[in-house]
Amino acid sequence: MNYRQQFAEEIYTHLQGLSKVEEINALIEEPKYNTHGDLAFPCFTLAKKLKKAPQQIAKELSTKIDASFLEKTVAEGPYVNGFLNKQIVSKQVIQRINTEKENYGSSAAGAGKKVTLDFSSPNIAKPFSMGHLRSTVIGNALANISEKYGYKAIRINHLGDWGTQFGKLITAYKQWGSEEKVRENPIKELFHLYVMFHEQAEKHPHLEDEARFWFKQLESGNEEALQLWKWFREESLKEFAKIYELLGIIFDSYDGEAFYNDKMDGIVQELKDKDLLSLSDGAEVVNLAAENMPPCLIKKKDGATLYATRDLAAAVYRSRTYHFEKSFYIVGQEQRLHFEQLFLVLQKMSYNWAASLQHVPFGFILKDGKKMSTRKGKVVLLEDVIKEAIDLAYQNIKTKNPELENKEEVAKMVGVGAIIFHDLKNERQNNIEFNLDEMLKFEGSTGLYVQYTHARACSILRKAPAKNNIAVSGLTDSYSWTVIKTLMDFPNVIEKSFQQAEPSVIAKYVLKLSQDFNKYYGQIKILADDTEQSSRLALVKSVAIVLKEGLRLLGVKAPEKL
RNA sequence: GUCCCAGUAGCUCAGCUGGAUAGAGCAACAGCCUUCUAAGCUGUGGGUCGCAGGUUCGAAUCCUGCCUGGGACGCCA
Repeated sequence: MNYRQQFAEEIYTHLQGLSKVEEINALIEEPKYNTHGDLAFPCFTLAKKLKKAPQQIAKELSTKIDASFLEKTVAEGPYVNGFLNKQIVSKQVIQRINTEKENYGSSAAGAGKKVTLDFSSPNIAKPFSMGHLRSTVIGNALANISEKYGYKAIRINHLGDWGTQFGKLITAYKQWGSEEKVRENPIKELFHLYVMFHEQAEKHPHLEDEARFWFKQLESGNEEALQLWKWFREESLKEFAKIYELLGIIFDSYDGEAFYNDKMDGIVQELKDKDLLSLSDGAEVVNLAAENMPPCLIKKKDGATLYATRDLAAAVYRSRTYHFEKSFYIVGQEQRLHFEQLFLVLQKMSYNWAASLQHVPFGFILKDGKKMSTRKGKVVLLEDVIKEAIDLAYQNIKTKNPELENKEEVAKMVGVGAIIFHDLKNERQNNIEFNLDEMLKFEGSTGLYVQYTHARACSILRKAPAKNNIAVSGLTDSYSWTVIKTLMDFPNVIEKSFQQAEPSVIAKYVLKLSQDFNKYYGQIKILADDTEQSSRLALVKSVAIVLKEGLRLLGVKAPEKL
């Protein structure tokens, strides 16, 4: 089924050991234009070895090559272009997908090994913003992709439930808060207090000291502080649960920063024992000057810990608990330096697994070209956006398909899918300008386009005659061939997206497959009653399987009717 | 000031481990529903690949410098 490899081997047999099979394989490319065939071998590098013109080499090679999976081989300038046998290849591809079904594209590469993924990780007492959405959907997709690649994925929601922010919150609550208001609308009121703190702290700097005091109290187990913290945390978690329910995301662990509270002394002690700590302006740091990096702050001058300390404790704990092969941190690119420091410190602590940690950074969601600031209260709430998307999807369904039975359910799949897909379709490093209209578009390169295509395929399959499965004979027209070639690519796409920790690779793939299929659909009468009907239906079935599976990996549902 | 990321069609982006003629979607214009879901399809127009050098048979892709935008650079996370 790996025709590229077969092509490489075929070429190899005619080169008398001039080049290794792997080297040939690496050179083989897919021609840009389909008039150039399906596989191309450029002869430039051979030209040097043979001291012959590449055009001449291509000519000679093309006449020698002869394999059943190839229809013909043509020399085109310095290239040897191979044309696959459409009949044989399409039959194999269609049969394989219909046999393997949703397991098509799965790999055993990660079998028996674990990956941990740290993602979503919202801050308690702050609303779930658009910024957290990115970490959440990218992380979830990467977890699915890891599983597709054979790994066991462990999804960790490293809640921001500890830190100086709670000192600020407690300070603000004691100053201006009321229990009643918080009970009524927890997140909103807590966030209001948080924003208010920052406003007031600009005028009254002593508030910052008070916040530090309260966080210190919290860390040393002050009962009043602890009670407030617990309450804030519970209320926030209830709100987050709604979002995850809407997005259809589950976690294996909600162990956040507070969970590591009792593991901090151990880490600090360990750093001391390994002689890595030094004092600097009253704070305890790991000096990284030798690595050309600013020092990593471990303890503040008041003795309270910092997030680097907690991340160190978390990494060690996860390594011991899960014995991961790889550990991903899906966190914004602004924390790049932090993770470089973190990984370096772990290396200095002589943990050999430090090399398997990987920061997966992503770009910002910008507002008017600038980063959104939580502290100033400038956030767009994810829940509002999702609700708007679902509502808009519902309106569309009502006008476009009033007959549809389960409109609410489908509207949810479409609305949520639109938001997830919009986030995942571009490279994660890119910054995104927040634009609701853009997110809620239901035409062009969108999640809905893919869902629609899938529903179309399903619709045809429903209308297919209930004949017993007649043997698939393969298809040779150019429209099917384009679809077949894209279908063939799916396993490579999975691998690429895993290797690059890049869900957009899959998003782009399902768009391409949808596009190919829609062109096919527009040209070929699939249900025509002729000898190739069963082959066409098997092709449609293959497309439906792969689209659904591709969307599933991204975290998007694929309704059968739209 | 140092470091990181980005700059490709009017807009949003692919293409970047070097390869043949730089591609999609949106927007604009012109078409296609008595025939499988028109949320679709077909066609037209639209490009100094930020700028300048360099490496190479060959550069949007690699290297250097510069310009522009965003971000990070010790007691926030």
